[in-house]
Amino acid sequence: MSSTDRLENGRNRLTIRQVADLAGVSTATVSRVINGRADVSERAREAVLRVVREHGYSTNRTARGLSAGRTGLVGVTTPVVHHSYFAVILDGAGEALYEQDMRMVLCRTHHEHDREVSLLERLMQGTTDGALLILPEESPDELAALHDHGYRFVIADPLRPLDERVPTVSAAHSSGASEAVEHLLALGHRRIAAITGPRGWIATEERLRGYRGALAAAGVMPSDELVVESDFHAEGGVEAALSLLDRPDPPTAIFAFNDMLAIGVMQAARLRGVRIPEELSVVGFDDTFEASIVTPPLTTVRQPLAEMGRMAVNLLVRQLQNQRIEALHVQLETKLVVRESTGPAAR
Amino acid sequence: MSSTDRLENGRNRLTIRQVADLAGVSTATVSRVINGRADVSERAREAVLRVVREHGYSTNRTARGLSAGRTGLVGVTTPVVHHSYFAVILDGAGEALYEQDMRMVLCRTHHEHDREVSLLERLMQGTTDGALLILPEESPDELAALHDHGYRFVIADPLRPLDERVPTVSAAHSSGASEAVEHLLALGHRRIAAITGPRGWIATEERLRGYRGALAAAGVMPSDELVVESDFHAEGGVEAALSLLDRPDPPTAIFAFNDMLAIGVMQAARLRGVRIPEELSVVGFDDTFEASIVTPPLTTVRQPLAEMGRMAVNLLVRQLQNQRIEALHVQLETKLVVRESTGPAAR
DNA sequence: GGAAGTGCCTGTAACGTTTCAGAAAATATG
DNA sequence: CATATTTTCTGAAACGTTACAGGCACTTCC
Repeated sequence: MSSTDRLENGRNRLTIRQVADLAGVSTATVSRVINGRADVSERAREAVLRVVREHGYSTNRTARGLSAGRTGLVGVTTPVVHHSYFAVILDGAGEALYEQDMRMVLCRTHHEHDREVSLLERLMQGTTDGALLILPEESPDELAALHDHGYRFVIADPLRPLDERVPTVSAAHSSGASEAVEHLLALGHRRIAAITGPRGWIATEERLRGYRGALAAAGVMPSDELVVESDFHAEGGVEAALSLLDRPDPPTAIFAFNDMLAIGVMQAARLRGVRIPEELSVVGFDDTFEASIVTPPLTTVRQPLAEMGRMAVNLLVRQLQNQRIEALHVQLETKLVVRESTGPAAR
Repeated sequence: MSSTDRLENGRNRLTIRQVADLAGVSTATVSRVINGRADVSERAREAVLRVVREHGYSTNRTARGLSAGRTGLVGVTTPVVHHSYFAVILDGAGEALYEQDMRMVLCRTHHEHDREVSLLERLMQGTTDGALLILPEESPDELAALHDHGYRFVIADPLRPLDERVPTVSAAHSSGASEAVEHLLALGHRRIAAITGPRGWIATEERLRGYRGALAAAGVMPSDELVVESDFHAEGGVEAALSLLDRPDPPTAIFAFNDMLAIGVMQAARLRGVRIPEELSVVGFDDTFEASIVTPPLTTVRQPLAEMGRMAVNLLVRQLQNQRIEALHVQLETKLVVRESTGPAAR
């Protein structure tokens, strides 16, 4: 049954032993040739390569995984795939992994913490050499424990402040937020509201810091009434924006802490008949694809998401190769992209 | 070096042999307990489970892969991740795989044929049990060869007509297109243009068939001048729409063969100052997330993309279990979603 | 001429499972 | 009670690699 099975599975390729026999050398020699090791005579190498050329052979990565302890697989966890924010990071990570001849084992966590933990368990089951965790919801303690346990991983876009020793890649939240607010200030806005993500998240707190800093630097007193906490989703954005627009003294500009919220703001404005940008300026954060196709196109802070994925893989690979990593915490620059959702403050 | 390495890699978990020793049984028995086999006495099972509970154990999937010939990994290739069309399929597939306790090895092909072929090569290297190919660009011959070679795979959204024996999951292109056109006809439109994808693709040809059929059924003579070939991208949509709008006798409605094209059409209309839906009705295809956030929200034909991913996994899993599959070619229903980009024909 | 050093190669023991053939124990049958 | 049957379990052989320890044939050195 088993051998039939294997045949049926199409695993009827040459094994290293068969190659060795055909080439008249030992399996060890074949292995060294295949892996490009130096200590092989030209004659032996040629014999092996000829057999490989003629019969075709590629090493069984599962077997290599068992024997050598590295599988060439990297686990990647992400809350969801279907969201351009994550999809772009995945794309970047995929590209970088491909260049390293590594493969990505993708796991959606679906924001379920239990699932995330058990996924990590599973990733560690010898299947993967390491992992890239995108916006993981594990507690800092859990992540630190994983690190201490010896598992190699890198965090892209950490949710909360983490143990120093865990490598992370994130964006320059604070300076991006400052830039956004400075842009609005330059347009003459003074009542600038903010719709944030959940409090406690790094992204929220850091962007808030940038927002407040920029206001303060311009001599504008930041008012807590203009800061509304939300959840990074469009519906949340609608709700938060309505509460702001319905105030007796509505803001003239809203800085939404991500593009989804900003899109919600635009929908809310439409509901209230408020024109963008004439009566209300809107700025988002992320610069996902959606920002470019809404009407009017959204002014937003660009995060280099694909680069974030690539950089995270980079850090991970170096870690796997036991290279000393000097920069454990990489912060990537953000940049304001001005489109048409912002305009001069009209009083 | 090697053993140190392994330790450093955090692979210092119990092996099946250690569990066996602790439980006072043989490794074979532990294996049977772990895999829920029936022929184990209650006493032995309990002993094993107790050790597992107390010390923690999870099987090394790499070793299992080698020994049992199945790795629990399924390869998934997709042109790009960062596109909601593909991302949603991936999400669905991921969900279904998770339920089967299988993992997804994700490979972006980036529309590069060579890359695709070499990826498949690699996937077959014993790493995966089978594969799910999303919109693969291999030739029908290559795919048939792969099938004959014994590799198990399922195609989601085939690009071209394939060998009968290759299992596929696709959407009801033709009936969805008919429904879209009937909707426009009912609104009084007669000059209904189509912006298609590349000729030869199943999606294009089938939707075209539905488009022409619906027109003919309504006694409207389909005119080839109103059919413009494009490429499923927004820029292509802009260009195609401009060529239609700039005609002396522009259409009153445009049926774009996917949402990206439709978004391009909307951008083109804005460029020409044509109001949607008052002066021009636009229908898309896919119902990706973008369709719901553009202004006005896009009327479009919904493809059950997540379901497509789930169904494809379903077919694959059954194939892997050597089950006889009665329906090798599944077609999923599509459904028109009416939003605000379509309105009565104004003459 | 013997010792020491290279360069190339082989044999073989891992790696951690699954599974097969068959032994041992328990149960049923005549 | 002996024999057959079933149930439960074990030992050991795979699975396809990698890598270690060591061997053989040379060269080089004193």
